[in-house]
Amino acid sequence: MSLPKRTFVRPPTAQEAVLRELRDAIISGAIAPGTQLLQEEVAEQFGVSRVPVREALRILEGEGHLTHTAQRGYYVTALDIDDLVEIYRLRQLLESAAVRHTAGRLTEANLTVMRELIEKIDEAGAADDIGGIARANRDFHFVLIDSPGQARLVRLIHQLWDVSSPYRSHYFAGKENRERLQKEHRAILRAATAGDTEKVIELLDLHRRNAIAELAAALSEQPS
Amino acid sequence: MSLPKRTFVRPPTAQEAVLRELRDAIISGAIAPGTQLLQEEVAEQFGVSRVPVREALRILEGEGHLTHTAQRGYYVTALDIDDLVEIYRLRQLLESAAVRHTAGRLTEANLTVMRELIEKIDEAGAADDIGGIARANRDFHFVLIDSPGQARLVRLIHQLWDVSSPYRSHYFAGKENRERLQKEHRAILRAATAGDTEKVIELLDLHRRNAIAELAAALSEQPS
DNA sequence: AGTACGGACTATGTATACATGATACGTGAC
DNA sequence: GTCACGTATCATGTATACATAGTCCGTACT
Repeated sequence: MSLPKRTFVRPPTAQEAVLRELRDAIISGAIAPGTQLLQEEVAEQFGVSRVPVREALRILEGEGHLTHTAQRGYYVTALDIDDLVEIYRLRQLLESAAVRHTAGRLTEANLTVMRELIEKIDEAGAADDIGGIARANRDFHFVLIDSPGQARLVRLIHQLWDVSSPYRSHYFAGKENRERLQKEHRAILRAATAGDTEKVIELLDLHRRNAIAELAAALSEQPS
Repeated sequence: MSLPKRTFVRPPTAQEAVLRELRDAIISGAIAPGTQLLQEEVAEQFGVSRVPVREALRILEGEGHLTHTAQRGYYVTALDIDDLVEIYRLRQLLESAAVRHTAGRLTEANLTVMRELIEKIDEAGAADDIGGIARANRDFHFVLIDSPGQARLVRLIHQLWDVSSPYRSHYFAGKENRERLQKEHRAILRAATAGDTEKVIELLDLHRRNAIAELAAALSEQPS
């Protein structure tokens, strides 16, 4: 049983397919916050009936991506500044704990991956590939966060990243933002390489504060 | 428009009704962890079709109460010791932050409520009303946790309480446990009344450590 | 005897059809 | 002209019916 290794994802259940696609669309910002999702439209778009669509919508609601009112429908969750601030505060709390648990166990391989991801961000930036930046950036951070024995914690952090993701994309669009971002990433990598966990945490705090400051500024300009 | 005030909860949508009932049953431990839930059985039990049942199940899955595998069905989530330890660790992290935000703003009314809830626990204890203890205990703690401006944080903490709830019930069954619990509650109330936030947090940490130690002991006896 | 194949059964997944509740617009009365 | 009521329309909520995947058990073959 050794076929050529290939990532083979057979079309899962229809719910799951719809779920993935919709989640991607929301996280990437392709569907703007505040948009109403009509079950029938979504169903037609994916060529399935409304039943699997409804279940996917429920899951997305649970994840915080959608807001639902009975008999009123689903809307892509729109966040205000206060929400974003709370999310970043929670991230600070949870990520600090996660990093404190993980950073001591970083392998040489982990560090190499981080180095490569920094380059990937540069490349994606040069190509103006916002989605690519977002993915590489996320991967970079989760090298520091993800470690066995704290699956729940990691999952919570993932969700916080997800719900704030559509707003973060704006951040990556600005060239000055990207430059500062990368400068900070390199500093974080240096501290991680040196094994200075508390320094890493401190730099991450700064990293987040800079980001939320930008987000707040951007959001107050066009209060949707 | 002033009819006699009555808590009028008209039967909401079927999904929601099923959702509430099932969630209660799981949280209270009426449905044991590990149990498989068959869609048809649940549907029949509530007198609805499988469609609203499926949606309720999906939501419960998102909340962590159920575990789902495609084509295999839903099972009430069973936790092992490691899970419980992680949950309590997360509670410590999140509740400390929440209390730090709330404790300074406690009103006289809040303190009175806490005092009454301690008595309520005593009464429920005398009547061997485990469910009553659980509810009053939970309310007591959330007086210290719930305050405006941190809705997300509070929601996360609620979920952590919920998923570990069926296991906590065992804890309330032991008389020695209840006595220690109340002693700790009174100490917490005293510190809160004195306005000593850090002391409150410290006592809560101890409170949790005692609980998880008992839970771990109980769980290792009958590893399900 | 052990294993492998195949078929029947069961529960889940999906589609279609119907019911119900909500919103919007128009009409009438004050 | 404004407000209130009623009705039409549409999206959501629910039920029934069908399709499909997974499991279990029996049989046949090695």
